Amino acid sequence: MKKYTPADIEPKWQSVWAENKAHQTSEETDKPTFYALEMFPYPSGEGLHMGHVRNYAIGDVLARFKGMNGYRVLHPMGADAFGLPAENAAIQRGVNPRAWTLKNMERIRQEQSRLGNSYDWDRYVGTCTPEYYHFTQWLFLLFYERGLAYRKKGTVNWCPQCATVLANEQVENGLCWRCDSEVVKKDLEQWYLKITDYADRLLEGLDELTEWPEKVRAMQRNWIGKSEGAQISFTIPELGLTEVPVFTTRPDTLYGVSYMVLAPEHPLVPRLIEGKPNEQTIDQFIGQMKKETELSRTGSDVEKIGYDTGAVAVHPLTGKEIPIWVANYVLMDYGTGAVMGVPAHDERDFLFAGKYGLPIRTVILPPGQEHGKNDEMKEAYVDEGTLVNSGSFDGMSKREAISAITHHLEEVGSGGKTTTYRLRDWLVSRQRYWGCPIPIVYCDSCGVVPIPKEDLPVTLPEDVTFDGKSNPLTTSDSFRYTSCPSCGKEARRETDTMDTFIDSSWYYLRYTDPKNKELPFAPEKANEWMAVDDYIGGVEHAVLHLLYSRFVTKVLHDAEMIQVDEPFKRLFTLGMVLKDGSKMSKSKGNVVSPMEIIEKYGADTARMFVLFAAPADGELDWNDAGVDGIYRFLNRVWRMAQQHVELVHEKPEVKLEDSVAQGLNRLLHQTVKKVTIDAGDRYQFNTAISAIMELVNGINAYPAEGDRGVLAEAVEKMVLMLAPFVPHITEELWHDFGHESSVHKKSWPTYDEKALILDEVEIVVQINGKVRHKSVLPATADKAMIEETILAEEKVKALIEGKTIRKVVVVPGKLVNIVAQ
RNA sequence: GCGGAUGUGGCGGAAUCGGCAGACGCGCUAGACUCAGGAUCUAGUGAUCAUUGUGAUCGUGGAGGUUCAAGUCCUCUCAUCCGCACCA
Repeated sequence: MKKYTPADIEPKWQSVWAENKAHQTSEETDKPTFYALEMFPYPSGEGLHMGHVRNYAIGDVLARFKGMNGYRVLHPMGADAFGLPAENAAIQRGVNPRAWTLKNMERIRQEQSRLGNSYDWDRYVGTCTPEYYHFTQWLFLLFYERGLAYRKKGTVNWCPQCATVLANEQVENGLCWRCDSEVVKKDLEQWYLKITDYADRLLEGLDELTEWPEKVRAMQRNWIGKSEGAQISFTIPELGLTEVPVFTTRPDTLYGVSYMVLAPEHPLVPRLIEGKPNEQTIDQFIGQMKKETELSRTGSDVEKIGYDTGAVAVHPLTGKEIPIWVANYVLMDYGTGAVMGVPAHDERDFLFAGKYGLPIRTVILPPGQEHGKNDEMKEAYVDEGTLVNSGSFDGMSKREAISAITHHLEEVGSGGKTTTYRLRDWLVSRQRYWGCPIPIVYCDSCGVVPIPKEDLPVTLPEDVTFDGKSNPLTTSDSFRYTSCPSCGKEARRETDTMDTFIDSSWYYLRYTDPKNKELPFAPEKANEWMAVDDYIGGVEHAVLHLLYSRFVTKVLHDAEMIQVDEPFKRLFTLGMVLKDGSKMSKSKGNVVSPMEIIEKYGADTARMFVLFAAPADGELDWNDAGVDGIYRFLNRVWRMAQQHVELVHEKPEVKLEDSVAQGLNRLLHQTVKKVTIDAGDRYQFNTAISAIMELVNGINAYPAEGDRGVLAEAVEKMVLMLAPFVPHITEELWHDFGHESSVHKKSWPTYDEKALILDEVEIVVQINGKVRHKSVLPATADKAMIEETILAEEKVKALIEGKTIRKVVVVPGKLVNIVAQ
């Protein structure tokens, strides 16, 4: 018998598929489309890791499964190829970032092919190629034209290690998302994309994304951070200001205000403290706050520090004066950078007032309480209650007062309803070389001038110096100095490049029309495929890539480039691959190399193991013994199939005359049903595989003298069902069965509900809810018949001897429960 | 603190509608074949007790509840993981 040698058959079929262009996207436009997409990788120098293998295995099963089920499948792959590591390699080892990246891209591509993934390589997209970034620039200009790209000077996040600014989404707990360095504040003029214009639509759109994990939707909602409240204007008479707004979600507590707090960076602070006793101290404090890292400034356990400016503000409704403070716990970039301090009804204000001896005024009493007891307050009261000490609003509930006071403020011109978002505009400038150049020049006469679209792409120059200190693009005179597209005079090029998240925010659209030289994609091509039916990747992009992509899609929708306004119909986030309970990492020395596993067992084993060992959305702890188990299973499949090659070839007639044959036939149909549902709809690859294992066990247990027809059919269909999971071994076996064409072009087997029906079923007999007996009855037996038959059985009679039957519950086809005492 | 999830044998995990808990795999035990076994095949494998066979009791983090019947539904509670967190 032929031996199972994955090391031979896998490369063999991979080259056959490559030669035949087996995975090329079909042009059969009469079929429904299915767009299966896995997040494309960053081509690091390390090659693929197990997380990639798992990600691609899931995508490949779905793509192949849909293909066998009559869909026209788009299953592309590419590389997210701009980014810092290439440039760091240039700085550290003097290599060319382009060459370094292209080499890695090629390596990753080979490894992806070696996994047997069914990508349409003709649609391969690398974001670092001029053919691609041409249109990243085009996109930037589209944003610019639509007023969605702008320059602004402001305090930004700076990563000293990466020597570049970062968007808010890219700072995690005060640390750089890429290198974990502490992020510091800098004042710089930078390019932003106006994602805040889309805050509401990005939020509302989440409700429609019912096929996204709730977790990701919650994270995005949280990130957008919509907060409805009121803006309330206080006056500062000494500055002659009538409108100094604070933002609050609790306008109902307005009468409880006992002070006002400004953020240290608030523009009014210098004017307020001028000539005041605290001027120097506060000035120092502001300087200190600016130096603080994100982490030490915003952690919730950071102590509240504040200073009295000595200035006062006037309450818009009572006309009373309250002191104005400056404190670290108020952030300039949220709301208005100013808050009203209501210690009685806000936890932070309560702590702050306690520390500095500021008055606490109760204006809301808990239900059932008659009088305020300030002295005894141990914490702020933030819940529902009745207003007191609030003028004409006394007696109202919290809810009533919120709208009444807001309304009143509007009437007197001191504020009104406002919505605030936590989401900030997307800072997209990066002071680095290996990214997409921002297509803008600065002209002394014309100012900021976009490069005309017909002059794109602005290509990255080669005459640059990588010193690790400054942006290499500033060292290229050929790049930097240019002429103004508008007036022709000398002009300077923008030397910042774009955040690589822009590159990845539209690549899924490029796949639909990857060779287009005029446009990022032709609308009709994108409309043919979009939205992505299944998008598969890690949860770490929940508020980065996935939010940016949604934003970009909405803008392109508004620009009438595309019909859909959500890019990913269904999102699947896979779990991490662990080893010995922790994340694989070089420092822990617990990395399992995919290529070593493939060398030892083959890609089919690797794929099947990652799919079988755990549910796809949960963590997967790598287990060498489990891999052996899968390898043994595939060997078992191989031997069993080889044993029946002749039989399958002969295709004997299926007779189903005896119960054993009927049993195998039923098992076969059951398996087809389960695998179809589990793999096709439920992302339950582990249970789909275990169902196939049961079928294999069933076939192996089938008696040699049994009906040959059903056996042949079962063996053949088993191979078909395994095909999406283990494409190589099944292709080999399929050809051994005598077929000329690929198993992957074959239709997915169907099942017949009628074949699932049993003639006789085992009925469980419970007495008082406990299983006491089992009895085989005709499947068609009705309630009355079942009850009668069961109660007449000797065994049952013995069991209820001496007891009174109170009740008999009959579930046809399943069980009888006799309640007796 | 807020949000999302999870908790089932020695282990990974099944159980889609409330209806035999533990499918499938790993591991383990015994046996067969074998020069050999980390190959293959056969049988067994939740715990406790009993046993010639049949069996009995307990058992899905914990405590209650609903129900003829609960891993599944309800109330409370504990633990773990992930995300966010001075957001006014």
